[in-house]
Amino acid sequence: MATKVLMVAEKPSIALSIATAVSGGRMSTRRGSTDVHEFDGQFRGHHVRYKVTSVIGHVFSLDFPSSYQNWEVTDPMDLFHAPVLKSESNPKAHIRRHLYHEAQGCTYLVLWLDCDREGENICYEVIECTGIHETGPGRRIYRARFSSVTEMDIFNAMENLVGPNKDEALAVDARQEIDLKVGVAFTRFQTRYFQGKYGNLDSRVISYGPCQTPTLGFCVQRYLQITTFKPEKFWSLSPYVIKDGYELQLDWDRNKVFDFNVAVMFQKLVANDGTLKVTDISTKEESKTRPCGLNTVNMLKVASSALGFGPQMAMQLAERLYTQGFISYPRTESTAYPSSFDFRSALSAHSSNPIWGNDVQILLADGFCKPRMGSDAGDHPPITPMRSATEDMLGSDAWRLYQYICQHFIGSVSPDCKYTRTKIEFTSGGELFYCVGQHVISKGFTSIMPWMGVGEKNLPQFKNGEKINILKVDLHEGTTSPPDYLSESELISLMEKNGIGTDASIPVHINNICERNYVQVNSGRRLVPTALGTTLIRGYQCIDPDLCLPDIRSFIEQQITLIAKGKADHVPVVEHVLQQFMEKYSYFVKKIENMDALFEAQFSPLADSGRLLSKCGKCTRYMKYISSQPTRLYCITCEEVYHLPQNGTIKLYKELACPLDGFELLIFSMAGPDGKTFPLCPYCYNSPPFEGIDKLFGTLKLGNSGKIGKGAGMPCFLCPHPTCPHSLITQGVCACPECSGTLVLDPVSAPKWRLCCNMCNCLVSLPQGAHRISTTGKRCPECDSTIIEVDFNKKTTVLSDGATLHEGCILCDELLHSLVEVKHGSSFFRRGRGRGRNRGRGRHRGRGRGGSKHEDPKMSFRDF
DNA sequence: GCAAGGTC
Repeated sequence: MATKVLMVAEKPSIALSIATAVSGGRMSTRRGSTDVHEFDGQFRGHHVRYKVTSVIGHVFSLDFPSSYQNWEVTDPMDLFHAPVLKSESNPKAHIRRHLYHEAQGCTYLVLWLDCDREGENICYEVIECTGIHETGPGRRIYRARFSSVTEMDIFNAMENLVGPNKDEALAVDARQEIDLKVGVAFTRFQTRYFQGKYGNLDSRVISYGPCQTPTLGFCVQRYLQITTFKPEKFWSLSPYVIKDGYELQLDWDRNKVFDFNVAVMFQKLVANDGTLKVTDISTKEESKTRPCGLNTVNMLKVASSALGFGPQMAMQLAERLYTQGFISYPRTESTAYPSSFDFRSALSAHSSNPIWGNDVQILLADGFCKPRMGSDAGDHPPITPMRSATEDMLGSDAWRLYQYICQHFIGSVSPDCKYTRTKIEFTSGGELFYCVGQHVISKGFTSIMPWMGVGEKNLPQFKNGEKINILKVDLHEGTTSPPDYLSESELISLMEKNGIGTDASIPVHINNICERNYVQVNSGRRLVPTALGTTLIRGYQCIDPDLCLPDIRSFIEQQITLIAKGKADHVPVVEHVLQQFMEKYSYFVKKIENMDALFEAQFSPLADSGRLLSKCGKCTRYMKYISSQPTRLYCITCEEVYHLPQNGTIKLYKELACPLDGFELLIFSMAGPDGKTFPLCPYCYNSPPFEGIDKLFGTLKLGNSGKIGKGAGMPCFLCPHPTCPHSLITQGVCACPECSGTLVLDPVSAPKWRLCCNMCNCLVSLPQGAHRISTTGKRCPECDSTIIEVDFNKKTTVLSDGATLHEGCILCDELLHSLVEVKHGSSFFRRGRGRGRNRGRGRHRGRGRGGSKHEDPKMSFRDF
């Protein structure tokens, strides 16, 4: 059997390019989580079978274990010392399983991840998934180093394989741990503190992050410049002359003065002189240079300032253009093309374009230039159009972005713009004046990028030494004005300059500070901080200004660079950095009242917000419903906040109280036309009814993205698990097998699941260890009892008799019978646990077990 | 409900 080589790229498209280049296009493709391309070839002198596949970015992401996930229970300070876990970023894609499977039987692993630190880190994620170790018998792991996915680069990389760089990978591990711990600790503390006090912050979460907070800092800094700006009056002199029939206004060499009397003095001097003498005429040929290649950040800046697209939107459009094959990869730092880049064919693709085809043909005929020298970050080539397109092929928005990318590319290979600049200098009354004229010699790239064009300005003919009569001398009065709010494009520049975020993450950070209600995007895409945004930054400034300065990011970068360069070990660096942030955190917590004073001046206390909605189970008074983000309940008497599910509406639920704690039940309707509704108890929603609920059911995650409702089936809000038997109760469809009463959960039985009938008090055990329990809405045809559906995890599916249980009637199904146990006289109501209006409803009405199908004492309940 | 970084 031939030796096998597994090659793994960072994304499917690169795997395809590599496979195409190495196989010469002769390969077969298997579709999977990510495609696998297979072919035969030579590898280091051996005949081998190649398999080329890819990941989709990072395979794993870092998080805290579930025991640290409860905000109410975990002290954020503990997070700094908490263990961290790597788990699959997108479990549904099964990348780990895919890599493991494909690596079976492979002797060699070649890693084709992007050549940056993140790529190096993904190398080790891939190695871990494959299970291939250098120590294994004769197995080898290689790293391909390439800066573009051209055929030549791929062959070069294949010829010069090296090993992966563990230090660089560890630097990324360090960054992940630091960002996670610092961000989450500060965020949880701030959120709980301020949301527990104020009712109109209008933000789901008061987040902190080493990238997002300095980003907000830039916006607030400009805002403060504007609000603290003191306008000043100034004056400036403008002499007018008439030459060759043209009236010409001259500029003053002093530009402006801030003293009225001084300005009047200069005006008199010039007026008294009455003439201007030409002292110098200079004409120089100038050129405006063509642009270099387009990178992501520059594209985003133009998209924001000229096209009016926010960074998030611009990236979405660019990604679509990329996946449809119209442009090259849109996430790149480089503005320099690789030396091998084929400009002629890239340009030729546009020679028949209806709009710029002519310009392209002229360039191809007269000779084009290489773009101005840019910088090569070693990642991807600049953003380049790959195919010609027209507006109807793309749709208006994508077209405008595509058009700019094409204009930029064609401009970058066009000649520079040449023009002459003439400056004429004058003197009068001892003061200097001048005027400037411009004449374009050749438009060059500005004919395809007209907004960059040099304006034509003609001057009359003057002679050196010539004296001209002054028509009049105006004294203009003006007032200095504050700068405008920070434009999104300026913010992108600042972030890039200060190393905040990457080409891919800059749009995310900007989006975050908008979504969290820290800034608003105004007309002209200018970012105006909200009261919340300014109060936060002013708060950091008065407790610890470091927290919102861009240096906080560069400090982390600089520390982890020590790891990347092999100058320090991973563990002590992480410990050292975390130690410093821990000290900052505890100082921040200690001084939070300084920040709170600013909040107090700006926001309303919870007690003054919202409207009365439902009764508290502790003090039996009405609690307030706070309708601004995040919606929550506040009990004024107990001074307690109860979180609620978001993005929906909340109403009282039939004035029923929770049998567990007496809090009035609510009904939550998810947003949207066909939003589902769920009852919930505010107390249980915040404190799971008993400990160990997560152990019983595994991690408490709702839905795909952690959001309620998405793919989560039928969540129950009495406890955080989406499919706990609570849902059986609140839907009121699960009838007691004994008396047709409604079954409710018996908390005394915890951690075992049992249902308790509210009429007869009998207890019904449910199968333990079930993966999912839910009602089907169906009724048993024989006994009319509710049919419940019980799913077991694959591993625990098989019962002792070898059968697999999926669906069964609570009364008739034989398999389910063996799991059901009915007990009498053990209601939690009588043990004093029930409160509120349900108390007393627990009267004993059971008919006993005589005649019941559940009499068989052997029919005892089984744990799985 | 939380960070920042990949990519879809």
